[in-house]
Amino acid sequence: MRHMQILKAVVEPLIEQALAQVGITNDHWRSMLAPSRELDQGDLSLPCFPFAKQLGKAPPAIAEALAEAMATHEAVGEVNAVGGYLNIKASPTWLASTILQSPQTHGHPFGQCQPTGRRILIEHTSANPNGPFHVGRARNAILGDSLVRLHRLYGNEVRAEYYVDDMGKQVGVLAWALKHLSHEDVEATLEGREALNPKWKGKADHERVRWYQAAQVIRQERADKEAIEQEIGRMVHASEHGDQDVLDDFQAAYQPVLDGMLTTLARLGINFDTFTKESMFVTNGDVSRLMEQFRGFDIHGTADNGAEFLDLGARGLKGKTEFFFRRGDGSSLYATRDIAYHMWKWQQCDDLINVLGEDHKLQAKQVGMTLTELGQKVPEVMFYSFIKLPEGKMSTRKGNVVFMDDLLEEASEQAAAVVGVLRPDYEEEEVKAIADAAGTSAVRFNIIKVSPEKGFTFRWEEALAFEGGSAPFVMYSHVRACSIVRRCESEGIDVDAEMSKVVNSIPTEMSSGMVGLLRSIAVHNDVLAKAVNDCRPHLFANQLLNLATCFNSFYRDCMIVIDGEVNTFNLQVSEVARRLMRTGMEGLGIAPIEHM
RNA sequence: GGGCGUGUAGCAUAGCUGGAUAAUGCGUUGGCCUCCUAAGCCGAAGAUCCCGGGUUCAAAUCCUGGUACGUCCGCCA
Repeated sequence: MRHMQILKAVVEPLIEQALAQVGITNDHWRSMLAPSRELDQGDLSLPCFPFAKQLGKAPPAIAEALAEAMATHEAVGEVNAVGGYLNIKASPTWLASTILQSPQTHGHPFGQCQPTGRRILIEHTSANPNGPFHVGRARNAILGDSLVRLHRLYGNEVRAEYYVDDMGKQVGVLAWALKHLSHEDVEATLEGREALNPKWKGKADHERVRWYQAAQVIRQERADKEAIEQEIGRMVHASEHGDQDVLDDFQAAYQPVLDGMLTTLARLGINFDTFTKESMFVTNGDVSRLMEQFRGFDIHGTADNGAEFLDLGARGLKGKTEFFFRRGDGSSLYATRDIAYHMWKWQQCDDLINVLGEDHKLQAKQVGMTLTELGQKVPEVMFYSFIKLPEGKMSTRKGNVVFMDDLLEEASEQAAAVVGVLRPDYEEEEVKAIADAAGTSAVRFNIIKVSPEKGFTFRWEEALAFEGGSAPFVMYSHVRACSIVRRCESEGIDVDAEMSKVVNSIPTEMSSGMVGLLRSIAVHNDVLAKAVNDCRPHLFANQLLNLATCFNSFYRDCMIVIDGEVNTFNLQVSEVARRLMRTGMEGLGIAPIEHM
């Protein structure tokens, strides 16, 4: 259902003919034919300024001449020339009948594109399992999951993957703390800091992070800190050489934390298909084989202490060009394992997408260049800028964090307060269900709707905004569409039967609400395609907002049931919009509830 | 110091493969519920698109030089 492309395909030959009549035969104009800015200007516009020179005529005159020369077509409603622009307006009747006759209007996976057969592996989040999810980490998870959902909506076969960092210092510290510190030790060390929120008692990510935090303090302050550092160092070293006992200890330490984090993510509708442990590439020998292979490269180098690197300067990398892949003691580095991981991932998909914070840009560049060196493809990466607090950067260490669990609680509570005022007659249980859906969706949408590279400052009042350009706004439009269906049913109207009717008397005069909605429906899947192919979910968020806004105007202008009589045309358009809203909401992880 | 990113009404953003009067939400402000949910709709006010230079018939958009902020420049992960 990509109607704007259909329109363009219809209009292009007409324009080509008209241009030929006027005396233009080259092809440059094709890229200039673009969607118009304003609805009253038309749907497609062609600026005529570039033709002025070669024709020796003023642009407005050329536009006039083109408008004259344009052949008529059922898809083209109106052609006019305004100030050097040739404006072409689609016939609303044509638009409506194309939309309603589209196979997807009647088929089941409505609003969904055809399966493409492409297998995409999207790796996102992959946060270190050492503490609860905070909103600083949330952008990765929310953007990544939206990408997963949008790719599925588009028809791709997607696997959502979490790379578990199960070795190295962070987990090492956690494991050490859990082994050596008692509950009392921890509380004594953290005295004066914010206590564990009683609400999260029993949730391992919240409980165990206190051990981690206490260890961080002790590593700085305690008298035997050197001995501690040595012990942690030994464990980390063992893990990096694939010592299975140590890795098992580590897993026992982090797994409950990871499970707690995943519980939080699940509340936001974020789930993963597969988890891959970093240590796998050490224990299965991939990493050592890889390091051997690097030795044969002409850009390979060795430092004084035996550490090894690739000199990527020879491949055009600027700045510090030595990319170390092996320490002096022979162990591998994070990036080395990451390369082994990528080679493994490439065996399982057609396209690879990683979601990474902007701090990983250099790292990703190095990994990408090394993959090229290995004859591998380079993954596509979506980078995002960090979420910070008005007071500055979020840091678990400093304690200025907003935990996702707390944010979601707050979101539910505030949403419940709103629902309580707006719907005083609802049962408590009903209010809670609506508030949960609205709250978590609002938090997600608030993050999705801005472009990832933009810096983001977390503000409660924005995260919990329930009107205007928010998730509840979209949800509300969808609910209205649902209530139309309910209304039809209560009037004894068979909606399925109405939907399968062929409307042969599409009105020639339509309200602005109707035309606006048809236009929004027409571009919907074009925007989806762009959002997916360019890795920019916010484009689709904006489209969904636009669709909801247009639906609200349509709702004002077009009654569907009057005195028990149904207007079949209006109902069909409403249903198309409703299902597009529903699938679109699912594509962004907004709860498509039918009542609120 | 070098690389990358960002700078658009009071606030938060969209627009960045050049095209018309710079779009949206919040906030401010005026209207709309005998009618499918007013979490809505219709209107008003509000902009030196960070600054300078350049390319072009045309620049928020491209080039260049500044500037402010973020981020990276471990044999950490």
